[in-house]
Amino acid sequence: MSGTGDHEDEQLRWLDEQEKAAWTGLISLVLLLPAKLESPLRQEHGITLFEYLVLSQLSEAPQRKLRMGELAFLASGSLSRLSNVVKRCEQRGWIVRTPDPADGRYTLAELTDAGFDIVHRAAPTHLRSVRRIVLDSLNSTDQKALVRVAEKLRIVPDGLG
Amino acid sequence: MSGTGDHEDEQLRWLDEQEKAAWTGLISLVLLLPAKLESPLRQEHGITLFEYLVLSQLSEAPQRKLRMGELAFLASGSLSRLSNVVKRCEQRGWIVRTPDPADGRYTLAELTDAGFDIVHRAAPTHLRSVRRIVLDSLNSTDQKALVRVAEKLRIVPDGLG
DNA sequence: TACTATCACTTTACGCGTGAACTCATACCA
DNA sequence: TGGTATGAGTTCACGCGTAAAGTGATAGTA
Repeated sequence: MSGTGDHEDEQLRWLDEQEKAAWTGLISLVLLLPAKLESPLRQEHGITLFEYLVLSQLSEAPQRKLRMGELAFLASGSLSRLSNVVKRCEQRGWIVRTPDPADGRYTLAELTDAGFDIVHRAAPTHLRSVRRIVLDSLNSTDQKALVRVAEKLRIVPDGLG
Repeated sequence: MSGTGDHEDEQLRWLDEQEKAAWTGLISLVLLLPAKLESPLRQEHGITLFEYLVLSQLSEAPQRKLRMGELAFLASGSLSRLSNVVKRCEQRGWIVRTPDPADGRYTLAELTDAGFDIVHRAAPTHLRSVRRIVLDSLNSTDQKALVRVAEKLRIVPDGLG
């Protein structure tokens, strides 16, 4: 069958000018944005971007509680990464973990009051960064395009999805 | 002056639905893409994504030579990060560093033949990933939008720009 | 009831990135 | 000529992320 060969050829076709531009733009974005967004959170509140996302997702969840796996998905991280981060947050008194009474294989992460406090304090910092670094420069068309692209790529954390 | 206050208010306005969707999409992208793109390079060639970008930029430069600062900019990394990576590449025989004869403050990084070899071998792997994970899912409009967004955000490595 | 498979995490060793402090070379200026 | 400032790059200690192996609970099966 020649289909496989053609498929390989197609995948190895070199990038044309527009493809290369799109690729270059995307890679500089994904390599540089996280650090820019994290810096203010670190300076002002001593937390990482991923920690903020984890705490923030919990704060918006029903009863401020989520299973680890779902939290990992929502915060765009692997389960392993989340486990380490939640351990550190637990040591700082922001999260407590309990086995899910409905099924002992699951673990529930729950935000404490102290955890809620720090999200509450860090949120304005984060919001300012997001506007200043990202949203202020983008019009409605750009924003819609971003949503579309993210949906089309639909990237999912390591063992999940 | 009330201008500053208004500016603060504006920055702290909560995200509307579309802004939040754009933001969510972007963050999952920047958090998850690097790992997806790096994995094949690591498995098949034992190099990181950033190492590939560094070697690749050098391979396309005149005389396969660039100043560290410019290389950092082109590879979307900080000078510190680049310095560490170039040191490791030098130990593996892929890059050599020499002071710029024109101005001793600059350092020139030059790709060796062995360095060129590994870029050459890794390029198809990388190209396949880029197509499979990113470009295959995007049409021309999406690609143009990405270019536009990246240009508007114009994010630049740490001490540079 | 046991035995195996699967699933949801958790742990650990290792490597990488970061920011701060440092080195060294050139530019500027008295 | 000296003396300071600037700018490029390097180094180091520290903390985080990763993959792989490990744990412990439930589901499936004989």
